Amino acid sequence: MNTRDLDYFKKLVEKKNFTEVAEIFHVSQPTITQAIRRLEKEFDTKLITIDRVHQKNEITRTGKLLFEKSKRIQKDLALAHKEIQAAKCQKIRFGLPPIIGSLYFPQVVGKLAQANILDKLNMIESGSHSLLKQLQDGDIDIAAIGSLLPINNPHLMAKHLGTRPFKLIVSKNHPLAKSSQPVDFRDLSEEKFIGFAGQFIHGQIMQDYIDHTGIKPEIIQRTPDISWYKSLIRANIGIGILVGDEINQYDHNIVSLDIKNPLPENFNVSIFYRNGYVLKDDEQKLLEILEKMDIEHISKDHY
Amino acid sequence: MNTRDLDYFKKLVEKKNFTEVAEIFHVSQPTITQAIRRLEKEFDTKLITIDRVHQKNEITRTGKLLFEKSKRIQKDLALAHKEIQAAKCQKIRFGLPPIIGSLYFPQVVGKLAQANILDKLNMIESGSHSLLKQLQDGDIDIAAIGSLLPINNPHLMAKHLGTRPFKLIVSKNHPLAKSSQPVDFRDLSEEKFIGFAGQFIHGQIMQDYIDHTGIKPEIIQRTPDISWYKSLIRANIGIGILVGDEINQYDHNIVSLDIKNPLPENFNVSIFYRNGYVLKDDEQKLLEILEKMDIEHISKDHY
DNA sequence: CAATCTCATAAATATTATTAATGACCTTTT
DNA sequence: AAAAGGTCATTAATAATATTTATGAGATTG
Repeated sequence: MNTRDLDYFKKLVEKKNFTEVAEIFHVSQPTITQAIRRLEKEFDTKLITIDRVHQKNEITRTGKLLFEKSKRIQKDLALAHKEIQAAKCQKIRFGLPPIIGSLYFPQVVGKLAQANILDKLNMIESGSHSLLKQLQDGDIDIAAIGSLLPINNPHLMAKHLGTRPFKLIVSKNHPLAKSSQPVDFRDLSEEKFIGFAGQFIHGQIMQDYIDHTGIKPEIIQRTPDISWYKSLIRANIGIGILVGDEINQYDHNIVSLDIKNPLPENFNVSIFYRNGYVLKDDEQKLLEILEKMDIEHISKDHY
Repeated sequence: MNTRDLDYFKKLVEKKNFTEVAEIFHVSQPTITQAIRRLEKEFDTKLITIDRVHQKNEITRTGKLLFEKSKRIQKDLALAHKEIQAAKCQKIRFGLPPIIGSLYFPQVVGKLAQANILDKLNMIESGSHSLLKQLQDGDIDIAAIGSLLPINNPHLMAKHLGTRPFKLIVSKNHPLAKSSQPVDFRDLSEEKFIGFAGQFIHGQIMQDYIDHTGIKPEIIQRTPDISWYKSLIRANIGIGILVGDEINQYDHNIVSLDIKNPLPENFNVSIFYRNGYVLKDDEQKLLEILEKMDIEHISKDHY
């Protein structure tokens, strides 16, 4: 079977007009008629009913079924082209969210340089959400991803690197800063919070705590940047929630506190690549180094 | 592009021998050579390296990439054929695990009969695990599934019907039967348990409790059938874990007890069909009836 | 070194896709 | 009611593509 017929058919489903489809593909109209006839013979079914009376052709149910498969086949072929095209380039198309890049990658930069991989990285810095899409579209080949829940997607291979807790972040001058006890989120209903703008995972976790506890503290400000976020906390404009590792010994005037009733959600750090993707040697090396990365016991030396 | 070329290529990857592939497809050997040449031109890459010296042809990395995509395209085409073939039949290919069928379906049988759907059901009774596979292979089109964790699979559409807790099941003569308090699994290390044989979900939940608590009670017997299971419990041979609904007022001499430290896992009842599958009218009706099914408040009348 | 296996090449042939020309069917316009 | 115009089917001719036949080259084996 020729995939061109599927292309014709797919467009026909969208346009429902043989003449128009023929023009789009710069072929004569009978070409489309014949292509459909071939498919109808191949699958032994009527795919489209021609209705001259109401001048409205209808796709049959089996036509719709084939349409869905055509879309998937087109996607796979496009992906094959993208992957094979990218194979000609030595670079590793690697997606890295800024948070993970700044928190956990410093400890492996040396090793990457040593293995001659650093200069082969074609880094795409973007949010985890966007990276997952780019990964599935074949625009990148490997990505580090931060997610609240483990991602279980049969299209993607996952290597879980580690899990980090979220912590409550307050200014040194905030009353809670004195406490050494874990804080119960339900006691924070009167607090003012700093929120995250954009697709940050931190925005989601705040919402989840609200959904989970029913407590809805006021969010007085939203920022798209972690260092601005910290500044607002430091100035005691409000308190916030961050991956604990964001706060280190050099973050003066900020205190991080454990949260007592944690969600089943944590900050999960994983490496993904497409299922069925064949890793380049360098990509294999990169993965081996990243897998050794210790997310859960990061050394303070790196700050 | 002709999918036949992909068929030839896929077989060539598996056999690594042009002559053999030609024989398998009953074509002449140059046919294979030309097909590969066409693909190499289409994707502008070398797919296989011919090594006469070590008499061992090697698939290139791009060849492996195309191989993976070929597999997926073949699967999609096969699925299209299966779905379109099944469309000619009026029956609904529906998978139902015995547990869900006996516990929750009695309440909708009347409605199904009323809607003339009951006699259109081509029921496949099997375990949830097997049903999920049959669903993905296109051997059935809709399935009710019981799972410990919500299933999140982009290939499948899911309608969550409800969640039921697991309970501890003991004989009336067992000391715990007197207790009205929820039981802590960690207090059961000295108890003898009845286990499940086969792919039952109940076998998994037992293992999960063991993994979760570190407590490893003795499993003295395994049965593949729920009524045998109940008999063993009733005879006080051991105690067990079941979906609470399995025990009703007519189950004399058996007591079900809440479990204190529940896992995040429960018995989730959902309806699945393939993403991209186009429901028949009857299938749509079936889904509407099933969606109204109240899993979480089943009436005792049905026993 | 002949026999054999494997794959490539090229020309001939077979198959398949596309086009051009035309007609049927229906709606809209005059 | 007839003409004009749009849409799709049909058919024969043509173009494009796939396959085969025949042959040769490179390597191994006995």
